[in-house]
Amino acid sequence: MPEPGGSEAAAAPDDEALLLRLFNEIGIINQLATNAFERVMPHGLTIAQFAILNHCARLGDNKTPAQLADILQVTRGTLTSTLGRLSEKRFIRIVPDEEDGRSKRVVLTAAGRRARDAAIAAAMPILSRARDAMPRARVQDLLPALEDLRRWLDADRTS
Amino acid sequence: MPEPGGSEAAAAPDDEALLLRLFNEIGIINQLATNAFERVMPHGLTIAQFAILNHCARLGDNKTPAQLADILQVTRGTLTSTLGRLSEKRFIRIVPDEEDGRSKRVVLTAAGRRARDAAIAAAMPILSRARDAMPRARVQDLLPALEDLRRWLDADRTS
DNA sequence: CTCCTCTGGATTGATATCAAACCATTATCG
DNA sequence: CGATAATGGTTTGATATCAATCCAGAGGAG
Repeated sequence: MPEPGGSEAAAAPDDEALLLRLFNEIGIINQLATNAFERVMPHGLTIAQFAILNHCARLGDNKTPAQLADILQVTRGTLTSTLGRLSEKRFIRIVPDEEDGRSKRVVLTAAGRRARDAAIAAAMPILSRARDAMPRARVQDLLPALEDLRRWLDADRTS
Repeated sequence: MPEPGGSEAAAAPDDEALLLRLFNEIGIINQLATNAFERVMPHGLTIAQFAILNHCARLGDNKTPAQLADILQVTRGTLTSTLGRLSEKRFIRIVPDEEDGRSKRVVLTAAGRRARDAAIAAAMPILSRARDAMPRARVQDLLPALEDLRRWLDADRTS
């Protein structure tokens, strides 16, 4: 998703133009990174699919689709689709929620956990190479600012 | 496109885990920002469509689709599709290249230029609000590092 | 000049994404 | 209790994106 601005800013007050460049860079980085990771992922996993497996493996499964959609910042419709694909691959199981007839629960299978581990292993070479361009100290400088920006966007979205 | 990692890192050497978080943040920011911009764009313009109009307006039109695809970092197939939509909206015209029978040229129309200006005007309120979370100085700190990362990803991609 | 290759575009099929509309179930309120 | 509202999931239709494939025109090697 290439973001606004060919690579420079537009006819706008200086501060806004700078922000436009920021969003532009972020868009290009996201596109390049997504592509780089998906090309090495096992089982044809996409980043969206991996994100679900990784969340379940690290922070616990047995969540409802609605909870996962909130966490991953996608609509429920989007999640329905991706969960369906993971289910076909037998990486998760979707079981009805006993307490709430509307709801379901997402359960990680053993194969799903293995796929997630394999995906992380496959991504390692990219990350190791990336360290040359982005040494630890630099990432630590970047992260807090980006987290602030993300939080602001998230808050501004709903307001 | 939510990026790797629920929001934390994975079972990996520390530096790689940090980088994973970086890509994760960037993915979420991109998703939120794309959404925020597209909701206010006039004429149902998408970011991809705006990027083409903006490039033509700022850096000159009359380029071939192949050149634009390289500049915008998308495949030619993707560009074919988006150019088709812009053409339907009468924001560009696609004319045959006189010198090369295979090639075409993308020309910005007057309506296209107006749509691009209107899109920038529509994005201004978002950018102005964003300045609160991201003051000028902070953006200036971020940009060089992100540009480095983008350049590295671009170089690593082709190698 | 003729073949063979390269390059420019278009097409196809898959995935992700959103908004909007939809149905089922639960929760709330009068 | 019964009607209304809120919530959980799904579906549909649009767009963007990629890889792979395909065709047509241009360029080079004999």
